[in-house]
Amino acid sequence: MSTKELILEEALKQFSEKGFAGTSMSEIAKPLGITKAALYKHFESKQQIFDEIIAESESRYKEILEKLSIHFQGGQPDKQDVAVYSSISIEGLCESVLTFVRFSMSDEYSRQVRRMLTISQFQTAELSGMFTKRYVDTMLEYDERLFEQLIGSGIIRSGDPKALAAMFYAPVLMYMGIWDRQPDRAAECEAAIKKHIEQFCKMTKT
Amino acid sequence: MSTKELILEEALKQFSEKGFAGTSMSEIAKPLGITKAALYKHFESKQQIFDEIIAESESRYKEILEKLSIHFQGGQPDKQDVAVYSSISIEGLCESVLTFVRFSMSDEYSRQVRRMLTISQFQTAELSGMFTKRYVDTMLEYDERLFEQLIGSGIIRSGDPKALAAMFYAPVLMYMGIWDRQPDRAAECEAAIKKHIEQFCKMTKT
DNA sequence: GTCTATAGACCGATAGAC
DNA sequence: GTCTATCGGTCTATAGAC
Repeated sequence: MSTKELILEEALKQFSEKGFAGTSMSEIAKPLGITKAALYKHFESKQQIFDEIIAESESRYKEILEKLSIHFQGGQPDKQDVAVYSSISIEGLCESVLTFVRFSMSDEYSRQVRRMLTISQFQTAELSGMFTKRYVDTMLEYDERLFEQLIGSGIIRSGDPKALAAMFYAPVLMYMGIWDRQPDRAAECEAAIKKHIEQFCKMTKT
Repeated sequence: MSTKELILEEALKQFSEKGFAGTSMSEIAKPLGITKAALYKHFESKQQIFDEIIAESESRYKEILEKLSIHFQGGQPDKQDVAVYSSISIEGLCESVLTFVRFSMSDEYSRQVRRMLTISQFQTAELSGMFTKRYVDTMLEYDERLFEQLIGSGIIRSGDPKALAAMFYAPVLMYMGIWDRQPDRAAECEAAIKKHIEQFCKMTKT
């Protein structure tokens, strides 16, 4: 691993804990066994380190969505996704979302980026938009289109797909927030998410 | 208004925008037309200013809950609240929650405290717990007990009250998050919250 | 590409005059 | 209770030796 990558890794760790303003160049350099002067051979400024972390997180975020099989085709969910969603049992659906949640919560990189964006979300309009897009809009749009098709197929009761998507996803997001702030409540949050999904299926299935 | 109160007001404004580490004593003093030295006649340290803001927000938060008629009696919602909930129409329930949302989003003090806590939520375990309690647990518990009684009265279909509470409240919280980050989407968020409540009523009413 | 050293600004906090 | 002045320290960033 190159020094530059090590710097980005350490900076992300500290930015996610103390924020941009609360982290100094010396503090980033120290655990790497170098002095802050050396950082400037790799980056022009502290801001540039932050910007590169953000830029890299954008591409890695898309990779992760790929791996978790959340694909988009021209803004529409894959036909495959609908098939998966409609054919699986309540337990299977529960497990599928829980897989996404468990990954998001256990993967150290995802956790750090999420924390960093959370405490930086009001810093610039760009970061505000990025936060909303990544943790809200993308998921909502995906679920909305999925519910649209499920309603069309008669697999779930009719209703407003957008409202259904919010009702399905927002509680997951809320419990992930508790989980992030209070890791000692992880088990409770995981159980609550599971209960939520079960209840949701019960209320929407035909 | 005393100088001390003016300091707390200005500090809250800046902490909510730039965070604790990103705000300096000089910057707090400047808009008040005094120097940072004068701040130390009213507060021992920057940390103490932050702590007093947090402490005051705790009591003002409880006052606000009172004013919005969200009362608790030994952990149980007032009988009055159940009566109100059960007697009002979908439009009335929608309006009741929207009143809470509109106040939370338009009241400058509430907005600033919410932003400050959002970007400070990982700073200490105490702040983590406070954030969860204030913006999640309190509301969830209130709604849960309300749904318990509504199910008992046969006013809404049976289901897990806790899951119902999450399904009802979490989308509101999620849209308030978008609203905070991107005020230009205020109208969209307000409409989405309204739609959500309508859809929720449709799905749960007997 | 690392170091030491330092510039120059700003930080939190204090002393003492008024 | 405000000011000016200042302390001791840290900050970002740079210069120059190796």
